[in-house]
Amino acid sequence: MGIVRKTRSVKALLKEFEQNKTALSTRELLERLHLQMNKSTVYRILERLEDDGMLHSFQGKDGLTWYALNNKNSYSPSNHLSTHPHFQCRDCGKTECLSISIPVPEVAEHSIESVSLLLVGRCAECVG
Amino acid sequence: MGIVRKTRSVKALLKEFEQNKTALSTRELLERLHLQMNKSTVYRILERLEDDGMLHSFQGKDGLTWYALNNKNSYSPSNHLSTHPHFQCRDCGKTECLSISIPVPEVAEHSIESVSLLLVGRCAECVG
DNA sequence: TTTGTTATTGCAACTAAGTTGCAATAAATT
DNA sequence: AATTTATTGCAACTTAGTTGCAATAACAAA
Repeated sequence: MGIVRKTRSVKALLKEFEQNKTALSTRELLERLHLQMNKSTVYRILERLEDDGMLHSFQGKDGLTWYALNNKNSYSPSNHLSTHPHFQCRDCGKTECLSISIPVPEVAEHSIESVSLLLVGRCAECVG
Repeated sequence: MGIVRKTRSVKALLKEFEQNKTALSTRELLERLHLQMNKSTVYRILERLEDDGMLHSFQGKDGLTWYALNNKNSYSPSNHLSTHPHFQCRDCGKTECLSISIPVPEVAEHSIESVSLLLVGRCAECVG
């Protein structure tokens, strides 16, 4: 059912995303917020914000879960076929959403419902 | 440096892959092999077989790590740009390597070194 | 502005994946 | 058969994420 109440914790968590504009890992979020709220709270809010269509999540290269804001136009709960790819830097770990769209391959005998594409490489800063 | 010795455990683990021909999750492997070897051994052998170019790994939809045999021709250690996509059934969880090749998108200011693409949907059996 | 309802939170205990140090074991080479 | 050293078992650990429950705090209604 998603977010119902705008609690202090919900606001603090959303503020992190608005200030950063990139994807944030649960690890990063827990480090930043552990003084302000309990870790179960962080996980539970992330889950609700995702149900609500405010955030989307994906798995990074080392199995950590990352979250990022959905852009307003694609803001349709439940039916969101979050097809956009993500990039993660192999050196600094920075992770971002890419605004390019990728063609979803057809596979015989399979119905494809979602696609997750992670590009790993080096970001502008780490290429140097 | 990869596998050096063909131990009983290495053989048992490779046999699992040869009998199955699909990808196997670490969870599945541990369940099947825990009577024959210790879990650290499973993890360590998987790591060595991957270094050696015999297996490749990828993250499934729920963050579990999956392994699959490399096909012999693409069997080049270290430089293997494992570009092929994987499919995981949302219902039964079965996971497989797809032999289709996907175009690697260019991203300005980023050097892309590897791509992981996971398609989630329903396999032939679960579509029914 | 107080009161009542119930969503949300904190807490502590738990699960599960994966890692590590070290002593014991077993491939492979002589 | 003896030697070397990669590999294994074990136990203890780390870390991500979950859960049940009692306490708390949004928020709507009075």
